[in-house]
Amino acid sequence: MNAELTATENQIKDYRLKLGDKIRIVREQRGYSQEQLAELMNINRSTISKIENGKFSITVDYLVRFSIFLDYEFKVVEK
Amino acid sequence: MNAELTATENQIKDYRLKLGDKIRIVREQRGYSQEQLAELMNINRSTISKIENGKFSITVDYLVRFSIFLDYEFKVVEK
DNA sequence: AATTTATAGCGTTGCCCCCGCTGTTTAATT
DNA sequence: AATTAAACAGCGGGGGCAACGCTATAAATT
Repeated sequence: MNAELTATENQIKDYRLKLGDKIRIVREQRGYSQEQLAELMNINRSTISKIENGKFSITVDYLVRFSIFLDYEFKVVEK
Repeated sequence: MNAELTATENQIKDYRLKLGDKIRIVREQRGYSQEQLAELMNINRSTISKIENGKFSITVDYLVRFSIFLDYEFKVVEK
């Protein structure tokens, strides 16, 4: 049942979950419910829920939207 | 013909283009052609070309793949 | 109980694959 | 120098499937 994942696939999965957690944490820090943030961002509430729970991989466009409305910064930096 | 863009849409567009540039620059720093990197990442060369030119918004999964194979880090940081 | 969140199903859109063609640059050969 | 070949990148289009919208309902948290 459980397909083996490559190291790369594991890193991708891990990052997806960590990003969802991060978004949830920041949203709560800002005092928004999912519904409030959804309305503010003009996207669907269920989409926010799915993103926070890592149900799919969001596009960078959405990442930027979160960064705008949560006042966060997403950066590409040297290791 | 030219649709007006909201401030948010402009920021999204700008980020997409900047990200494409960044990927191109790092790829070249690493000494890869688009074809070499595509083979390494096991994705399509035209996809890399389109990403570098901001033709569509990639998913975070792909962003993580780039960060792995170009040895870059993608971070969520405070402003 | 009221509010918030998770999840499921279904429809639409667009990401990404794959192939092919073109234009440009650089290298090799004559 | 001129020609040819090869490497590289941009771009277009058809197709498959996952992202995301929408609605409804269940579950969880307070």
